Amino acid sequence: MKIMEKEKVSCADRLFRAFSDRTRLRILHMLRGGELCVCDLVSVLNVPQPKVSRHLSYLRRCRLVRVRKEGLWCYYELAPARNTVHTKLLECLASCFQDVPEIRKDAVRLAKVRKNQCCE
Amino acid sequence: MKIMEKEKVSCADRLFRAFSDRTRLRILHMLRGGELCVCDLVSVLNVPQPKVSRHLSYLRRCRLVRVRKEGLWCYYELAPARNTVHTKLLECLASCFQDVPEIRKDAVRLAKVRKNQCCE
DNA sequence: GCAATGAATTCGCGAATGCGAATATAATGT
DNA sequence: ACATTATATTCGCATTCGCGAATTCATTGC
Repeated sequence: MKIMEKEKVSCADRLFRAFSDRTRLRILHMLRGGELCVCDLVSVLNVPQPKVSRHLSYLRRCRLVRVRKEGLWCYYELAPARNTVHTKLLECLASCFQDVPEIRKDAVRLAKVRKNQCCE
Repeated sequence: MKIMEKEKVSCADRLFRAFSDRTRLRILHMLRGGELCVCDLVSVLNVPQPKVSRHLSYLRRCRLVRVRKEGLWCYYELAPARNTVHTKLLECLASCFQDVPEIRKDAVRLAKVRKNQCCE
């Protein structure tokens, strides 16, 4: 019972913490437009692949994203909100970072990638 | 210029991180009902005073709270939102934690404290 | 000046975090 | 079987975090 209380709050804790990293914010923001494979994330973010994978692992653990495997590729997408905090954070993602230059640039690069279908 | 980009995002980072700690969430939630002095926070949270002060210091640094000094007492209150992320987080505070047992209990204890005026 | 009270800071520690570099795993094509 | 490609994990390290314990600072009243 004590543990459940702790769980309940610390679950929110983890979501907030997940949002408290620049790379993860960039990833989450990119996924708003639909699923992406890791190599697309890597090429748009322009950071080492293991770094991206590590952050994706973090996001998976707190269930902010889901994976779909298909052949060699792993496609990540935003997970549907499971509670009020999660919902609010997704709203935040949708409305709070449009004017951040770094994120805007990601969007531009991403548009090109999406136009070419998957990672090529 | 590069620095400003970093600033802009990392500012949001800090807000999310501020929300990623249980004690800080409890404090922020308590302050929704209006300003409180440190000793009231200490008595309701039932944690050591230095711990509360440390978290208040953190919240001050990222400008989530403001202080008013009056004699021996320091009264803390929520700072007005300065941007969209801040606004969303305050909304979250208002709507997401009502059903967390720990926070609910804080509210009960806090009601008693508020009834007795300030910290006595 | 001095004691008392409210609040902030310092110190030392263990745990968590983020990173680059290297390596491992898994699926595919030949 | 083997090379290739996409992704994940491990390792070692520096940094940050949160904590309790002790101390310091600031204001008030005597």
